[in-house]
Amino acid sequence: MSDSRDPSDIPFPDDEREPGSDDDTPLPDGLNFHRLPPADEDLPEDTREDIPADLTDDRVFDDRPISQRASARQAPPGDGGVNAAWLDGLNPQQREAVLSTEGPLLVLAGAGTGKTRVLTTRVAHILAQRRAWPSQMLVVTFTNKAAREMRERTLALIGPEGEGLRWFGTFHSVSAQILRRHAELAKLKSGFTVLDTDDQLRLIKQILEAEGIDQKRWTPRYLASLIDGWKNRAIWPEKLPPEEGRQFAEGKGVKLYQLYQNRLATLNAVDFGDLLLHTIRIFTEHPEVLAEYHAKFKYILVDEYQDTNVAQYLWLRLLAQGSNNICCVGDDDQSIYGWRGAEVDNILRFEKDFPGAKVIRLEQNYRSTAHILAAASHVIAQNTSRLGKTLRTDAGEGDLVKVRGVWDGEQEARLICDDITSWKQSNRRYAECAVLVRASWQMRAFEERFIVTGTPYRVIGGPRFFERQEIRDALAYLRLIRSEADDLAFERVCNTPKRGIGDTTIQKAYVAARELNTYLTRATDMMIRGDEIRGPAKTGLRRFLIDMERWRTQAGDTEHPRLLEIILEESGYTDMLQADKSPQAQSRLDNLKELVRAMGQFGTLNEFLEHVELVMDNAEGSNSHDQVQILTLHSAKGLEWPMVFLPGWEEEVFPSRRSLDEQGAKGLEEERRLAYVGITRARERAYISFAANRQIYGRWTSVLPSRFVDELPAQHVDAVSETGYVAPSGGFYGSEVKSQWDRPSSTAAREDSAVFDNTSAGRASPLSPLKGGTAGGSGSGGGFRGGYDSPGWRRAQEASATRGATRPPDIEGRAFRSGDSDGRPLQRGKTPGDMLASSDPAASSGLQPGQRIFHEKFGYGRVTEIDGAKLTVAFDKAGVKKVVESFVKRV
DNA sequence: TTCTTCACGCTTTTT
DNA sequence: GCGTGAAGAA
Repeated sequence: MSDSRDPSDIPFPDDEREPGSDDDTPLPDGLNFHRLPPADEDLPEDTREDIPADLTDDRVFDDRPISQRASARQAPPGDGGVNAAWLDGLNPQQREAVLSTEGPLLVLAGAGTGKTRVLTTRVAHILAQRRAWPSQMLVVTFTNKAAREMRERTLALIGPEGEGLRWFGTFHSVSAQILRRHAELAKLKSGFTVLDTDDQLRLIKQILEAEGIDQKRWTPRYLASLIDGWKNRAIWPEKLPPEEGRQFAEGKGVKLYQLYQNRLATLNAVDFGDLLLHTIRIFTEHPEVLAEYHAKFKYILVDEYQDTNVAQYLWLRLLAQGSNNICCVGDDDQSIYGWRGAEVDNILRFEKDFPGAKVIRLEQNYRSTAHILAAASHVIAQNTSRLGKTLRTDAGEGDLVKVRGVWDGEQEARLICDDITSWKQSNRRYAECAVLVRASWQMRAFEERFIVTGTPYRVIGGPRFFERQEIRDALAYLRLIRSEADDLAFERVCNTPKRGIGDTTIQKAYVAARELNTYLTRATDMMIRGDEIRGPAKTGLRRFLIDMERWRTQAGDTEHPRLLEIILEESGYTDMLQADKSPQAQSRLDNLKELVRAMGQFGTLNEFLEHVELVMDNAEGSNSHDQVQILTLHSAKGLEWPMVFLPGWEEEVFPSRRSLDEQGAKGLEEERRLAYVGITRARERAYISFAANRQIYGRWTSVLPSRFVDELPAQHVDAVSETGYVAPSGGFYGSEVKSQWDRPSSTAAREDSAVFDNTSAGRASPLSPLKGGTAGGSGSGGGFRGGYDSPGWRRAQEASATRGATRPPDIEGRAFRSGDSDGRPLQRGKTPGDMLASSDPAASSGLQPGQRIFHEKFGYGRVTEIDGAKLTVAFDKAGVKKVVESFVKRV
């Protein structure tokens, strides 16, 4: 049995020989597998010393703990044929997708059609059939999370034998693995650093500064996004079309791009885009290297193919030229990352790109009820550039998709929160509910409401663990210990905590470093020996260099988690945070503790840093709590909930105005796909809502319902309006409105009442858009951003005109009303500012003077005075008294 | 060097 | 309306 070892335990490239090579001992099932190659010279010393002498030679190549080795050496499950148990639960299309192992294959997997199941079963099937060793499978995804989950699910099918699935990761992590092996071909050393966005930005800033470019007119961020875009399209500086370069600083774009690349090279660093770019270049310029990988990868599987950019496409195509066994799984209708370079075209063109490709559609949906699926399908059907699918479900009709017109974001949040409360009261869980927003500013209204009502919630997304300031600072210290030449790390921490080293000193250091052709650590060392600098800067710098040197020495004989603790202690970083009384400081300290703990899981400091540079994972994983989830539509992809809320379906919010302005029709289609993604997240219930007025960037803005509301199919929708206004055309304005409010007889009566009274008859007939409110410009708070002559406003006017609609009631309309829909009396005010008072925490949460509160920014305090929307609060921190309008939480 | 003041611009997010 | 980031003042 020892011959059935998976060669994947042996470091590449020695494991590329395939099953069936002629010099092999026959296996029990008659297939030929090759013998192991001789001992590998490249293996790190410590791994070898680890091996007990009595083990047979095959274990020499296994660097896993001994406990895991025995199981890994068993033969794969299955008999080389088809594992019936795996296939039993699959529908015919899924089965075909699993079994069509040879040649290019595109699996068009609609939302909720069991895409991951097909992918994992396919991998397991190929392994069980012994068509390839685990190490000969290349499986690429976009996120580390997806890779991890998919790997786990595959292992659950095939067992520990699949542990050799080493080429199972993101485009970037696989590229990094490849690039480390051939770094010299890209003029890099194999220990190169991978810069993240922040480093990238600082580098660009330095270059702009050096080139004397006005950074107000030409922001580093803009150049970074251009460079990113070029890299997404696999364009090197020398290949950059001149007109592209002209987009930045009067034609200096190309030069700056080149300078940036040069700078990366001298730093022995790459950015994320480079990982793919260098790999592609190596493949094209060194056919022998590409051939190695051709021989290696028998099967290639790609997840979320619709999200690939040009570089990723080229990368895949180069690799797929070998075996031609490439299987891409994706859904053109869920391509929502165009703005970061994804090309829907890649998936639309698949059959052309890979001649002889087979296309299999997965159309059986296992997630949503019929109404939900129908609504989503109807909306997405309005897109023109799509391959087209017809989703089916056996889940039954279920509830209609509920569409709600509301007055403003505050009411929207309140109604949604009420729905969630009754859901919870009917013995369901908070965690089964999700609020999906287009932009993160929309989250605030929900958080405020959830805090007031005590509804547990969790915001998903936000700054990731490794991108937080304190974590990046700590990592910079460690990077500087690893390599004293890491100038970016040096600059980041030399004055954190404050050591009196300011911009001037840093500038001097850079000049000196350039003159001496060395890095900052050495340049500053020279400087403090001379008298170019003096005073606090000199003392601070000297202290910093001495500290660094000491830690570097200690690094040799200290456990690396302990080393970080020492650094944080001795540098004064911990003291700095402890002295900081702001509420974030405590969580920063906690994060650092978490970092120290996480480091313990890695053998060496280097290992840890390598991991961190690529795997920027969100370290918060507390799924155990029963909490409502708040997240953006983008981060909702791949997830699902029984109850899904889709608020803010208003023109210019969703579809996003910028998307339309910048991308036109293409942008609109992408926004519509986002709508499709949103609706299809729901298993049982979907609630869509749009407001008449919304506060955007602190300004009251009159908004129109999203065109996507109009596109919803009437027969699958239950439309209710709190405002007396329902989307004026198409959709549920059509003939067969399946809503209890479709009673033409009462239309006339409501024409007058609806605007001012939404308590009883405030639900309009979808057949008859209501008059009322005032046309556009009359309201003080009305108007689109940019005024009534802005493109946005004109567009909205045109849209209204085509749809024969009147404007929704203005904010004034509401001010005259006597009561709100849920019985809470309105404030007397007439202006939006006064309206704000009604949603103000002081009013709605019943705060009293003397009450203890917690403020997001200022921390704990005590209310001293309440005046309308304004709270005067004495904060514990240094006894500051502040007038607070933004949200406070009662303690 | 650090504190204050004004201007700007403001999706979506991974690696 | 708010936070960031760059320029000016102490």
